[in-house]
Amino acid sequence: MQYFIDVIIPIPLKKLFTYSITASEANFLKPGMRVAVPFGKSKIYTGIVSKIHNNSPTAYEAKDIQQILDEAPIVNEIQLQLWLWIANYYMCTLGDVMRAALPSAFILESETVITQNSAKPIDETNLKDDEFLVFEALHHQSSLKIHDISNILDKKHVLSVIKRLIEKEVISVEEEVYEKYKPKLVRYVKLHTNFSEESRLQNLLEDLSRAPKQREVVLTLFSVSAKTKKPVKVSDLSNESGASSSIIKTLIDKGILEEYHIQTDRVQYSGEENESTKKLNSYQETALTEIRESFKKQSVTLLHGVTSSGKTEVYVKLIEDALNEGKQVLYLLPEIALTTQLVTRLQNYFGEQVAIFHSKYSSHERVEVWNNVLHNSAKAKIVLGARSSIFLPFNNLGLIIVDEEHEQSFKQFDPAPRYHARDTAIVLANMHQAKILLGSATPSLESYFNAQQNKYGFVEITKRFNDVLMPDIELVDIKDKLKKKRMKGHFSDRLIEEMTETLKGGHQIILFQNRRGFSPIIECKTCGHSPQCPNCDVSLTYHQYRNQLRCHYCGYNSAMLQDCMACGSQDLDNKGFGTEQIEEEVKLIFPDYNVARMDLDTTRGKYGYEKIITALEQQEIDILVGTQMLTKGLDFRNVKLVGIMNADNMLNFPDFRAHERSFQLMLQVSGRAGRTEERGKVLIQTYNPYHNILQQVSTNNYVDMYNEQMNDRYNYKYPPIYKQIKITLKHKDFNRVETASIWYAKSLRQVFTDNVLGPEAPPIARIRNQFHKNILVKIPKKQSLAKTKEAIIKINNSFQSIKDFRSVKVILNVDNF
DNA sequence: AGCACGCCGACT
DNA sequence: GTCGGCGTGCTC
Repeated sequence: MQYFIDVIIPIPLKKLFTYSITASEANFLKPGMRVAVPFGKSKIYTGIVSKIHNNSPTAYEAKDIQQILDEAPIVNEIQLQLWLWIANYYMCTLGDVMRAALPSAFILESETVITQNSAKPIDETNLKDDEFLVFEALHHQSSLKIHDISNILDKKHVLSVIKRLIEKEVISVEEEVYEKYKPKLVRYVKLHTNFSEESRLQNLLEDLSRAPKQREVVLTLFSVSAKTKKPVKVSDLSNESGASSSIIKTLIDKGILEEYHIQTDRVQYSGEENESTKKLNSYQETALTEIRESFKKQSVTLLHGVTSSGKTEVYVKLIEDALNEGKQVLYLLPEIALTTQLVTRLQNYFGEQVAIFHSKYSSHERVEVWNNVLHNSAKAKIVLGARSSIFLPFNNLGLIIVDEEHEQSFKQFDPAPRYHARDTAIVLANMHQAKILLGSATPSLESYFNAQQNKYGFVEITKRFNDVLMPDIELVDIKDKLKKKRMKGHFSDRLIEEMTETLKGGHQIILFQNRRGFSPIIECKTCGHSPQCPNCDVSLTYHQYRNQLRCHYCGYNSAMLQDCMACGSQDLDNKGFGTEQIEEEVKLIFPDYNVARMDLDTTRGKYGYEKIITALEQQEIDILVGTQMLTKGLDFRNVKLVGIMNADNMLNFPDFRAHERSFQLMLQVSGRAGRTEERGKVLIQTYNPYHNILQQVSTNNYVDMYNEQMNDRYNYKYPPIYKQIKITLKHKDFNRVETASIWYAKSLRQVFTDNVLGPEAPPIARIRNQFHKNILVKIPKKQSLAKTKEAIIKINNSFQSIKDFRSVKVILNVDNF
């Protein structure tokens, strides 16, 4: 009987690869274990065993595996199932999923190592210059990597040189595989066993009487180990005795002390004892009961709780429930929110049981969290993580919480798999038969829609914690203020008034300016109107190179207008303004106060973000100017005023979700105001105070917003009514993408008729010298998603078989929002 | 994705 | 003449 395994390789290839194994290997291997396999001419890859079987491949001879890398599976069955779901649903390969799912330290890669072939005497005169250089280098270093040779010869392509050297039998090459993950070892010391007898110890101390420092170290070691009754770390001994590490080393070298290592975790929680969880107020209590009730019937529940309503406390109670059942908990939240107070809060409640997982962690730290989750260790009962934490090897998941459920950042955009962590988490929860709670103050339309359709359970908290009132939101008409000359730069008199008052009262201010304001949208200076697309509910974008106004969704275009369509004014403007400009202006208007800015540029460093947050908490900052970052779950007690500098540029963003997002963003920012006793104030400056979204924001009317937006989504066939798949074509040659995308769209239209939009050039048509074209496929609810994808894949295959199109990169993005 | 093979321009 | 540009095909 022959044995084979199907292996997932971390490269974007559709197929699995079959390798031949021995009977004993077949007996040992299980799905989810890693194997090192030869691939292609000279590469070794890490693969994950997906299946063990006896079906000999017919078309080719299966290679043998190189080695087995694990004692036990590092990926469990449920994960493999989830990977498959992701690959299918998001139309990518299992290899893509594997790359995203495993900490990179698990994926070993081989490197070619070059050594001198000493078996044969070398005739140096026979070597060319570059060959000789390599030969020379091998006299100094026993082995070289490809990379080293590149450096030595100072050129990129060195393979030909290496090949010639192999022919001349000067060198030999082999593939070396590295285990990237090394457990962190901590050095400990103890007295050498030679001195365990009393008499010998006496002698030792006498011998050391002429080396007082060494004697001191030995005595300290005694006292420390007597006190703690635990192994003594080298670092502790050094600290306690005040001896340098060289003294300790001397003692080790002399054989007086013995050194040993113990494996330890890099990430260690060193906090106080757990705080007992807070008592809930009556609203929270009701919500909690309702959620528990809802979980009995439905696995997914949406919690809509206004900002500052204390959703976290409710989560904490639910986490306790799950822990009491002995289950694991996954708490998902957007990346930036992970660096804040919330983490500390949960650690205060649950102490060591909380593990954190996000992109700032090193690869080694991730492996440790991974292993703790895999072994269901007490250190990782609760995982607090960003979107990629859905890939951790949970085996006993009881609850998933998706906090700030509406956040876009749960969707991965660039490398495949282009998955949405919230949606994938729902699938994951079902696989574990776990409960999942989506929480937000401003739920995404799709989640709210699902709740309305009774697909999800639904629970609300409408009151803020401590009965603090929702902030008072005032709309300021800058069009009017401009006319009356009451603007100072970007500041209206109202805003300056409120700011002055707030500062006098010793409170803090947040000014919000969305960065995206730089997009070149035409805006009338007189009435603030910006031209809209007649077919879609989006603003037209000005394209200078053709002096055209265009819609990026349906392809509509018109010549640039000379005067405003609404009021006839010729004073059209396409200027955007950003946080920097605001910061400058504030400094001029309020020179006596501390102003800081928080955006991508100021938070770039490792602790940049924390620094600003801490400064704000410590009230070292009076006025903080910032972008969307401000919205992420921060809780500043002393902020009383929030100013939104210009609401219009968000609303005019060319995207079918612009209105929904603006609403979410503005309410989230507003939520930063007045979190303690005093009622907060929010000023929203706009050219168009009668815009429905602004009215809905000012009255905090989510339901109105929802109904109105859903109406648009029905009319224009957008999600959540229709599903959509975006197809992006990229190529460095403009004409080639042009023809390719027309061909692609035409083929799609043959199947999906008018549910295909495009091809259309995205706002930024060229990125890194690649021209982009987008095609959008809209999928009605009753159309089978699986069949749709099959059809797209079929078209994609025909596309790839056309020689001229093969070099065009195709990106399929399912639920591209 | 990598990487080899193979075929054409611009340089020591 | 070679070096190296990238189009094409393949990986169990």
